Amino acid sequence: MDYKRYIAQHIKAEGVSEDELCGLVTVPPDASMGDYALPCFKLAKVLRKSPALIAEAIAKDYPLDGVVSEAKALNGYVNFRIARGGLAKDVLTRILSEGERYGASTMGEGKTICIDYSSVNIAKPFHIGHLSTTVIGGALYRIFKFLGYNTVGINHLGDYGTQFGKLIAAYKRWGNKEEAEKGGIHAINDLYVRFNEEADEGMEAEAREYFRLIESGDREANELFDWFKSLTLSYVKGIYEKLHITFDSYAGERFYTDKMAPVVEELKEKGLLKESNGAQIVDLEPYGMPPCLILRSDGASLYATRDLAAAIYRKKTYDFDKCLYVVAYQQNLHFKQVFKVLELMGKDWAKDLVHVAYGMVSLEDGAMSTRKGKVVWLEDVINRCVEKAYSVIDEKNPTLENKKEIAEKVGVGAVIFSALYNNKIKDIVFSYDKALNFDGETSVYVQYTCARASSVLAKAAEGGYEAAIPETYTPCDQEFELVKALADFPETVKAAAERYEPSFVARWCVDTAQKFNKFYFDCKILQDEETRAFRLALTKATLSALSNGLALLGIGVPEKM
RNA sequence: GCACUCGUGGCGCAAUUGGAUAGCGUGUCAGCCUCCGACGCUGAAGGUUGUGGGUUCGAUCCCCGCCGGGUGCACCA
Repeated sequence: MDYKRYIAQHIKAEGVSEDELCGLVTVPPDASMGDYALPCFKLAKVLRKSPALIAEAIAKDYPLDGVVSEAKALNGYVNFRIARGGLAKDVLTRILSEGERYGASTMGEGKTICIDYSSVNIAKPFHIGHLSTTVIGGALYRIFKFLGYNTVGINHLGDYGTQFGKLIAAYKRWGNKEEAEKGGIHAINDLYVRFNEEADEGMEAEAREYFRLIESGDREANELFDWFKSLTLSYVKGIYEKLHITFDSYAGERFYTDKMAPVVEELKEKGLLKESNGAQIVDLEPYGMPPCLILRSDGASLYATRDLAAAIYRKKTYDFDKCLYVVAYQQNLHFKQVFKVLELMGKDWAKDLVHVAYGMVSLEDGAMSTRKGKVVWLEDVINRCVEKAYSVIDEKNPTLENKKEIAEKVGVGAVIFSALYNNKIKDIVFSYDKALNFDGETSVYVQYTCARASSVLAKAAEGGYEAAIPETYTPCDQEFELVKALADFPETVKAAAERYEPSFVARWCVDTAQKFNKFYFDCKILQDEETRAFRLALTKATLSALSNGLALLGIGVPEKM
């Protein structure tokens, strides 16, 4: 039940619509005040009375029933108390019957949303800086799917540019097949790094020539490139499997090679293209932005050109209602320019393009630099977190079966969670100290809470105790706080989607786990006969809802750990 | 220089987009395992929300100035 709506429906206030009232209803800062509250300050203008008087009047006239048990005026607010038993019964019934679908919705039915995320570069290993786009994008993908949207995950591969000329030049100079196959993508990246260190004029020219050869369809150059590409894809596939990331399309930059000319033509037709210093640009001066470069003075296309072609292609192919670009805020200006150019081209759907910007990752001693070897590889982070998880489990629970499998869930979960817990715009300073610390507000805490709940449920099963929702039951404070947290989940998921913030879901998980642990300590679940069935139902519902929350983030829930 | 962005207890972060007494984690100190899993729980200390104005019944949130950090600003992606 939507309690805000219910309360709004029953408030008597002349000249104020139900929708307005519903929008005003909030949750008080402290549960001791009430469960919901209506601030009356905005009503003062319409009703021409002081907020305090309005609150008094509304509280007095509010029809109490089995749903709302109290309405009290305080400091210009009306505080409402929900009948605990009713809410608890409502929420638990819903969670236990909906199970994995609790929190899901059909609000997105018939709508398509494209999400461009992760977008790896060919021949570049994953480093810690690639984690955010991958797991934020992956979480948004699942969240929107959960809300009923048709979601299209796109890995916009970085597979175009003179860098691949350099790569081939480096490989031809120093590389060989055996080493590359043995060393994989890291060996290939080493060649590229070396090339950048040692390159002189001649080598640069060589690289440009190789890139030209790729472009002109030269067989050897393309075979090498394709080989690098397949090595990269099989490498990232391993990482994606660990992180539970999937894509529906791997159409990268190269895919748009033959789709840019029509875009340039269209820009020309619409009179948007201008020559400037030999290059073709779209002037964005009237919008306070630097020009958007479309063609270099040598006629070659640019990053923006391909993004224009990609957006148009995606609209044509998927007819999206929204298209998200999960890319670091470094590229704020780039996306603003591209979106503006599309708008100037008369694409009314340009408003549906959203740059989901997130913060950057640096190391304690400054920015990462692949060239200087100052880089933290993602697989190393994952491996170390999994090892740490294993050693903790081995120490605290040595007889546990499937220790490896569980350590994997815990360690990988910690890596994912670290990138999803804070608002995405925040910069992150990576350190192994923090990454390997599983205490406090972490996925490990949430998983531990789940394992604890599972354990109680297992014990109950042994004793033949059943979970049930009694007809009448008045939850105590701890039980009720937990119930309210559980009730918040569907709204939390929606808010996360609306604001493209997976952290809302992550924080909900921690908050709910905290409430469960308080409940767990203060209320013995199995002890008393009168409370046992309800408490088991509450435990079961918590485990179920937390599992849904973590699943949206791509994190698994072990039964034991 | 211009644009965007961030600034909240020692440290890392929240605050339902303008609401009530600014919350949580970590760290420090003090407690809690003959009692459902101590990767946990309870308590204490710790704040002029960078700073100065403004708008408002009300500002961590909105506007302006200043200070500090980050990012970006034409042929890389």
